[in-house]
Amino acid sequence: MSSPAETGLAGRRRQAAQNDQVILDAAREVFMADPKAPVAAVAKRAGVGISALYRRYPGKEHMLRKLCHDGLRRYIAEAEAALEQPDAWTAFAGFLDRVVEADVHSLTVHLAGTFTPTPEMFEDSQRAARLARAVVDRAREAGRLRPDAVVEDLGLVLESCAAIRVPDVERTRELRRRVLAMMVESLGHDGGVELPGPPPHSGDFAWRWQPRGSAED
Amino acid sequence: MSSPAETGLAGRRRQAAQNDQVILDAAREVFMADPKAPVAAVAKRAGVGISALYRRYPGKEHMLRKLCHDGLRRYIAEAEAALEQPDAWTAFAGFLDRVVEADVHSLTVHLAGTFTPTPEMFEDSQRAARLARAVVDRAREAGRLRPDAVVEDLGLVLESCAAIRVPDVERTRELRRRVLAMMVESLGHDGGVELPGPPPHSGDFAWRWQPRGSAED
DNA sequence: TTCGGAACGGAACGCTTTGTTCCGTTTCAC
DNA sequence: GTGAAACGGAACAAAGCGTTCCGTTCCGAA
Repeated sequence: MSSPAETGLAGRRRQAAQNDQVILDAAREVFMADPKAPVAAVAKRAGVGISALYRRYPGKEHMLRKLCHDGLRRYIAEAEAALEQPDAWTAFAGFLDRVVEADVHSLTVHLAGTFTPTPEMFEDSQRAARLARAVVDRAREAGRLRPDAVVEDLGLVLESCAAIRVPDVERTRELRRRVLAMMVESLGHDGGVELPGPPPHSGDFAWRWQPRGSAED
Repeated sequence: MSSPAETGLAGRRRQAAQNDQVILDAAREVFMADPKAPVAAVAKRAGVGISALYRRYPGKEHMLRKLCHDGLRRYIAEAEAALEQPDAWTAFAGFLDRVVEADVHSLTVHLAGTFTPTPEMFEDSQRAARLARAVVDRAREAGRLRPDAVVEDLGLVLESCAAIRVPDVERTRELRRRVLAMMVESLGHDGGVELPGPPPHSGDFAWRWQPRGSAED
């Protein structure tokens, strides 16, 4: 418990502390690729037995909750970091870059519905929305964001990038960067025609956090 | 068989002919929403029993194959129609519009891997790739497409649009139009910075048509 | 060296889901 | 009136999965 990675633990106790991280990483990789992956897949990826997982988490749902919450916190951290940036547009674009890079979207949105969220997660999600709005507003007020773009367009952008997935991880990163570049360019360039349709609103994405989403993956 | 919808069939025979279409539509809707949906869900959506499905298709895999092949044919038809268009850029943008509108991408790519493709489908997929290249090349030669865009960027665009999905069908259409507008604008506007990373190549998407894709949804 | 227990691997269990089959029933054409 | 096409849906068997449980290994204190 008490910072076991730092203290010079040896032997079995140390390996257990290492496994904490190994298992967490494996869970992230596996569940990011397929939110409905079996628990056994995580154990296999981590190179451990199933009992090593159940020693650390009461059940599958707790693992998913933890991963999702971690992703949400990462999102918040990146947004806060962006608000520290002096240049509004660099902050905006960089924020999206880092969120896409960390694949936070898969960690949060795609895992939603596979577990019942905690009140704390709900608060954090609201906090995240508030911060994102601040990042977007700042870019708009700086005159760098096209006027017809709204905060919820971030959801569209992130969803689009998260959809890009090929077997090779590094290749996936490159292709996502390309897609993100296209959309950011469009969001920044205020020329051409207006973006079509009613812009997205928060309700468009709220359904993911409903208690029971049935047939969706 | 012999054009039963045209001949004035009545009674049971006629209802059966109607059910052909009803079942096909239901299957498309259900499997587009979730490629791994159970067969019973299709029957329920169509308002028929399970036996009505198995009378028409030898098994689930045949349904998926038919839906996928239909989508591929639709793609080919839209590409051919685009090549008839006099204006190269209108053809390019309109092609993407219609392919996204018909949700062909979900019908083909997202269903791939859930069945073993036939040789005929392989040929058609090559034909589709050839036609898409023609549409893109024409737009580029007309000077309307940014030079650093490649044919395979279509895959990125379609994947991005297909990823947008909310419970309401019409809303999904609107939001996809918005995303598509962003990306098309970026593809058409040759200003700003160059698109990052090595551009996608055909191999990046070929894996979907491999015999056995394991952990993916 | 001994020994208690922490950590672990993985088989086993029970439950759910799902593709497919089968049978009794309805309905039309002849 | 009768045979067959079409159908609805229960029934069945196989597979997948979360969770538990038991025997084993190995560290660390005595």
